[in-house]
Amino acid sequence: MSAGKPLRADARRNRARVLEVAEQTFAQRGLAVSVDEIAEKAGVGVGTIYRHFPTKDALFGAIVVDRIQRLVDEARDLADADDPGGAFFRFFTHVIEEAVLNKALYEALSEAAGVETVVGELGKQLVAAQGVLLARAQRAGALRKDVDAGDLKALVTGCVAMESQGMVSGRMIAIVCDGLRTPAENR
Amino acid sequence: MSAGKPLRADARRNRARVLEVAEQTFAQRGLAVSVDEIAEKAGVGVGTIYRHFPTKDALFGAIVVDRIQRLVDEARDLADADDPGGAFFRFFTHVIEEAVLNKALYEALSEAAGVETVVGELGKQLVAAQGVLLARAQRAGALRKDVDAGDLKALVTGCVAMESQGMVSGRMIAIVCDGLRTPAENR
DNA sequence: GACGATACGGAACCATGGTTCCGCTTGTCA
DNA sequence: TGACAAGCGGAACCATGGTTCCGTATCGTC
Repeated sequence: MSAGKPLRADARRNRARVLEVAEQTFAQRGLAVSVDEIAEKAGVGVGTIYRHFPTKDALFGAIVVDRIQRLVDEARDLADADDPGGAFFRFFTHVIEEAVLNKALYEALSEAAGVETVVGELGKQLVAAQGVLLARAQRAGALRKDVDAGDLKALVTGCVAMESQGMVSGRMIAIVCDGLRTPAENR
Repeated sequence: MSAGKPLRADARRNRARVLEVAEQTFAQRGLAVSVDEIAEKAGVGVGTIYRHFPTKDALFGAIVVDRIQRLVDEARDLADADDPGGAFFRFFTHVIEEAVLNKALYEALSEAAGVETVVGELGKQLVAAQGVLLARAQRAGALRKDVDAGDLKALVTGCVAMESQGMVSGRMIAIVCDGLRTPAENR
């Protein structure tokens, strides 16, 4: 995929600049930003963007994929941590915090407006890796048993929605985490 | 506001038909539906819609206001219920269920895409009425103390986002409710 | 039935935003 | 330095969707 021929120096420079600007801008305002705006901020013409990325969604995807990859890696690292419960909650919280700060990531995770294709295979990897942490935490008794990997996506989406409204950081996450812990009378 | 002169028979009929169709369609798909589509489904021309409602947002607002009014009324009714905790959770759950079934309502409550003006004064009334239930439940010890009226909006928004993803009804709400209850070691 | 006011339909208008195209510029390599 | 491929800018194109306009149809009244 990355084969082909080496890019010309100016092309490489422009591509990087576009990615940089797009990353910032998408993170702030999500898919709502226009290609024209990105082009202007990056100091290039729209044509240049379209030479490097066949479509707006492709550009968006290129950026998001990188972020998700990092999350997948992190989840895998935590998969054999000493404290399963702690590992789960730490990761869960981190994903949400990331998504709150990065609207692009949020839209990708919540699959808003036909973004699913963008995430694709990697999205499934994230769900799977998260699922491992989940299962371990449940086995350790740190988490209620009636939550599955699919629910996690919903929970993340919801927490992000909460956090981005109630500007006070972390309170909403804390409430949900409390709800997730195994209650005294187990379950 | 409702003064003016009485509408002609056909006008009254058309207005009702438009409201009916718009209510259904907005509920299903939110602001994403186009005025043209509503016109077609209602069997009228776009011009007719614009005679009755100066703008798309006004039509949207007319529908949403009615729903919110009903919620405000309900909250006020519950304000002197016997069981403050139960009243709070019943209302909280109901608002979410309504919003899940009604995308228009959800968008209005979460103030998506400049809808704030649509809700306006009534939105504040809802927040206030909800706040009364909240305070009573807290005083009764049924609810953690560190949640305020503003948070409720965030919580509702988040729960709706959760519920509409994790198709399994009510599980996400239950988790959040558990998180909201006063934990054993009070707080 | 006739006439004025009211309402209607829907083509036309305008703005926004993604995508394409092509004449010009620039990097690279001999 | 000359030549050619690679890359560039941005006007133009197209689709979508809100809003306006106006010639025509319908209602209500005399």
